Parts: sequence; structure tokens; C-alpha cells
Amino acid sequence: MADINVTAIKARRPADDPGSEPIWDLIELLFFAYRDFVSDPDEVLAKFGFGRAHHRVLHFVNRNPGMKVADLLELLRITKQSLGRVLKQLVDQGYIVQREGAHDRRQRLLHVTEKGRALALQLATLQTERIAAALKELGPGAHEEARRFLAAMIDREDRAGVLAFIESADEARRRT
Amino acid sequence: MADINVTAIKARRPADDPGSEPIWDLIELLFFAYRDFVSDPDEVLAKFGFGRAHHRVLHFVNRNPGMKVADLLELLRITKQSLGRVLKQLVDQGYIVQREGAHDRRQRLLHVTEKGRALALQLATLQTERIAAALKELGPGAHEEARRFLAAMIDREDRAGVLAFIESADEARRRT
DNA sequence: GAAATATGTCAACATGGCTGACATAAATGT
DNA sequence: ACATTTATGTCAGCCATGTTGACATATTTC
Repeated sequence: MADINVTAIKARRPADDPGSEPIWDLIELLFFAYRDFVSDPDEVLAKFGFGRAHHRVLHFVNRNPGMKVADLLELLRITKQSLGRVLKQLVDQGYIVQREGAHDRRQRLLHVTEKGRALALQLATLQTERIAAALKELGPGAHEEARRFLAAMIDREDRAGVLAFIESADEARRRT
Repeated sequence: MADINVTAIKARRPADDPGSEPIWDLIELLFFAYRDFVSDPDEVLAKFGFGRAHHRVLHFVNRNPGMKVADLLELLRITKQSLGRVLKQLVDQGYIVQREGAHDRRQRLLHVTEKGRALALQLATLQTERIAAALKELGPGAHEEARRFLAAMIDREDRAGVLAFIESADEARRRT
């Protein structure tokens, strides 16, 4: 009996066991990696008088042209009032346009302008440089491993939706 | 000649090439994963009247007891005024204490109290549940792969320092 | 026609960043 | 010894971006 218990305890990897010890390294690496990752576009954004909130909106509208305001709100997990502030600036300055929905004329579907598309691409390229450098250091397969890890970190209820979003955006891009 | 060029171009993985197309999937997965990861402790923090800024301070002081104020500022990349606001509340409410440096009496070295340690542990445990669940879904080796990817995403100049921080904090913990 | 839905807007407030200016105590350099 | 630098703190004000609550408009749906 005693032997069996000892073996079972030793067999667990304590670092990955929620009942025992926090996974300090990944908690901290996530903080540092994200801190650096999101700061890359800051300088460019500042030149346009924009902040990170504008970036997020522009990014997702660019990736999903024609999306509903309500869907963007849910994705960003902010209120319409918060969105309204930055969206208004992006529209006023000609980065985003809103078009009446074809089937439902209450909707104000979001689209980037050519200017908006160009800025979104510039910002994504900055972030891509960091990611590409990281993947290059690691072996092949690192992209897939990172994708799987990050996807597994997303709330279970949202995961399928997020992956579908990425999938459909990629497909739309390929058709361009 | 023509054949060689075509082969070289096809051999590149376009998705990981900074010169061609943004790595949309990882950009977005990082956003979603981090969005959910940092929101886990929110409810608990709110019960104590704290926010995410308090969490970050408490976390790093707990992990690195005796750290200098200046080091914490650099790590969080905020100003002393921003730190001061949340640090004061953590000290006033008995989660953190500051002790005069032994060698340099100008320093106010940061330590968690028992209460602070307990809260930091509770918050880290919440985040660990998400990470542990993710790692469990993926194979063994996922922890190491995630660690390597995230570390590679950190600014080159800081990477060694961050890894040293984690390493030394882990060692100190093991000695407890 | 009534009710529900998609969106927008006004006002007020909270959190957590920032800059600039200034203060104190202790260490360090000359 | 004295001047300078360093580590830290603090006051005041501003900015970016989140929140709630109340209300308005147009359109769709029951």
C-alpha cells in the first residue's frame, strides 16, 4: 500500500498539477511575451494618434470585413460605448466604413477602407516580425505547437468560434 | 536558373516569412488566449477591491521577495507614480511590507506578508487551472514547447534576465 | 400595431497609464 | 567636508480606455 501511494505521487508531474503548485514559469512567460508583443505597434499607432484599442478594432474588421457591430463587441468583450469612441474616430478619419446590411437594414456592417487595410497590414507585419523570429529559432513544428497551446488556453465555450473565425478569415484572404 | 528560384520560393513556408504574409493565426490566438488568461483572477480581485495592476505587483513581489522598487518598475514597465498608487494600497492593507535595505539604506525592499503570499497563491492557482487544463489536452512536452515559444517571443535584450528571474524564483521556492 | 432587436449617444465615473516638478535620505565621488 | 548622484516618494493634472445607466431611432418580427 505505502509503496503504491508513493509511486503514484511521484508519477504526477507536480508542476502541471493544479492541486499542488502553480505553474509559475508559464504564467510569467505569458506576461512578458504579451507585454512585448503588444507594444510593437505602439510607435506607429502613436503617429496616427491611435492607441491599442483602435488597433484591435481595425485588426478584426480588416480580418472579417462586413462583420456586425454586435459580433465585434462580443469578440473584444467591451461595451458598445467603449467601442463607439474608437470606432467613431476610425470612421471619421477614413479607416473604416459602415454599410447598411443587405438583409437587415438595422445593421451597420463594418468594412476597412483601402487606407484601413494598409494600416492594419502594417501593424500586423510588425507583430509578425517578432513571431517569425521566434518560430525561426525553434524547430519546424513550432508554429503548430504554439497554435495548439494558445488555442487550448481559450475558454472552452469560445474556442470553436475563435478557430472558425480564423479559419474563415484565412479562407477569405486566400480567395483574394 | 529559373528552376532553382522556383524551388527556393516554394521551399519557404510563406506563413512564417516576415516578407510575405502576416501570421494571422498566432496574432489572434495570442489575443484570445491572453484575454481569457488574465480575466480568471478578476472576480477574486474585485472582492478585495483590487484590480489587475495590484495583481501584477503582488505576483512579482511574492515571487521575488526582497526585490528593489526600481527592479519592479523595470519589470512592469511602468512609472513609479503608477506603481506608487497600487503599492500604497497593498502596503496599507497589509499585503506587502517594505524593509530598509541592509547594505543600502535608501532601498525599500519589497516583501509579501503571509496574507499577501496567500492571495498571490490563490490568484496563481486560478491561472494555473487554465494552463494545466490546456497542457493536459496536449501531449507531454507541451509545457516545454510552450515555454520555449513564449521565451522566444520576449525582447532579446530582456530574455536572459527574464529566464534568470524565473530560474532564481523557482530555486528559492524549492528551498522553502 | 406591439414588441423585440441593432445600433448610437449622452453623462458620469473607475482604473491604470503618463509627464512634470519637487522633496528626502543615503551613498558616492572629489 | 562637501557636492553630486541615486533610490524612493509625492503632488497635481492629464490621457486612454474600460464601466453603468438612461434614453433615442430605425427596422424587423410576432
